[in-house]
Amino acid sequence: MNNKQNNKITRRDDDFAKWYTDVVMASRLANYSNVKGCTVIEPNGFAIWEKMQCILDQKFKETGHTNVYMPLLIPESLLKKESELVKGFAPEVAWVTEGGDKKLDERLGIRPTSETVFSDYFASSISSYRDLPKLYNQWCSVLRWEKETRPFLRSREFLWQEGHTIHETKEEAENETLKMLNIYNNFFHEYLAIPSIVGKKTEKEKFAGAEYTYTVEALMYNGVALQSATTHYFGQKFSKAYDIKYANRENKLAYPYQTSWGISTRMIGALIMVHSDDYGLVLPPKIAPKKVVIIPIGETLEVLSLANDYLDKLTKAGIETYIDNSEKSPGFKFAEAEVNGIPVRIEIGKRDLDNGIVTLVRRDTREKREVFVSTDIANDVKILLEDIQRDMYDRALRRREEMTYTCTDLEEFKNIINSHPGFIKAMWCGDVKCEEKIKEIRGCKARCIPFNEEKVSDKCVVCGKEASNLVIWGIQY
RNA sequence: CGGGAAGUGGCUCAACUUGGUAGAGCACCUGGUUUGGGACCAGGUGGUUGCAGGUUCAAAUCCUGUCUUCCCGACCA
Repeated sequence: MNNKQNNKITRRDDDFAKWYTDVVMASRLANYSNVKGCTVIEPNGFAIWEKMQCILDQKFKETGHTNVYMPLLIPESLLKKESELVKGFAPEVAWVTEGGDKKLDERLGIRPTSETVFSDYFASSISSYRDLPKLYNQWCSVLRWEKETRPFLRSREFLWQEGHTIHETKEEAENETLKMLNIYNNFFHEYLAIPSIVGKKTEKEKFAGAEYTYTVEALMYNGVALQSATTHYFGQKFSKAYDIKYANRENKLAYPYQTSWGISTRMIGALIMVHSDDYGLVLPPKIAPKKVVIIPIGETLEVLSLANDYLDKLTKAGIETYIDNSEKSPGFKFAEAEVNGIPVRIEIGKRDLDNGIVTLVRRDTREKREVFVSTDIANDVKILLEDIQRDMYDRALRRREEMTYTCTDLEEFKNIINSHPGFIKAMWCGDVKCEEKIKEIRGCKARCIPFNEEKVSDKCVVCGKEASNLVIWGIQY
């Protein structure tokens, strides 16, 4: 095999962290800026984000949500009204203290999340049960002063979507958190081809200020877990802290119930760490901005006219396709299409053409297949894209299953985490002390209490007392 | 935020130890020949060495500070 191909990218099995950044750089998804933790998201990276936005935005709208935009700056007094949120985010808030050369009377926090601004807005805009529910979402960036940063996985500024809803009843709000969780989970499965586990966060791991948090957890290629999407039920915590009151159906003043939910550009990191390989990015077809590249080889009239014919047919079939007719050599174009994760490549050359065939190459397995020139190309490609999408999910699922262990003994738990990490299913008594004990093992944390709970033992894996829940544990990003 | 490593054209590195006008390969541009796994020939553009101070006749090189990146911890989507 030609090893020139691997010059730019560290092998995944040699150094996973290095491989990850190499893939980000080689496929030109993002680049560093002069400010720590603030990256330039390049066209290739942003196109993926736009694709995600497009799909999710439609799903949010189908479920009755509308987009709004809240201010970036939050006055300190407003930000500090809800004590748990303050405690959770205080170390991560960046402050604006001057405007021009004038020192501000009150400093302004740059939003790390927008519960406070939404709540303040709700307080002034809701007065009757007739005003409820409000189902809002905003696409924006937030800023959190992280100490250790990595492109997409942990940046200081990152793009996300935050949904904020407010309801008359507890039930309605609780249903909302489940509904959005399902949308996320489905998005992972259907589009990102990433198998996910849904469940509830433990008290220790829940969002600061939430009554409870649901989460979508995914496992990366190296066995490290990634919290990928969360939905939070706030109950009346924020409505009380921000004094959001409305006249209910009995004409009495009441506090409404709130939720929030979000997903971020971290998903791009997940796509890399679940699917990509030593040749670069591998994108599930449904999320790939460009699905097919046509590479003409030896650009004769015949070759070019077939390339254009295919481009036309594929485009008409709604499959995003482009022709690479740059002056690079074919080998260069193959490698570039691979590093960029284009799911399907069509090679059209005069040698094959003389035999009446063209070559189809799928990115995920790099398998080549010859088809007749006269084929129904749009149909062939459509089927191939579906195969790739399904196979990518199946492979990721198999890999996750291989890296998911069941454990009833703490020593065994330690051995697994230290030698070949992954998800560990183990029983837990519900005591934070046991959770903290687990954390001593390479920072391993409770990922979630899964919805489809099993019972692998009666006893807590740490203390041996009666267990209350099955917990999925893992090392996290 | 602690411990370690590193910053020199877009990229990978040399020159630093022993201060004396910044070099190479790749990439890029021009022309030509090519085209089935990162093509070849010829010519050319591009940096004053992360940034700020200091020492010196003279600093990429020595000193101080600072910023950024990477690795290991603590903290977090």
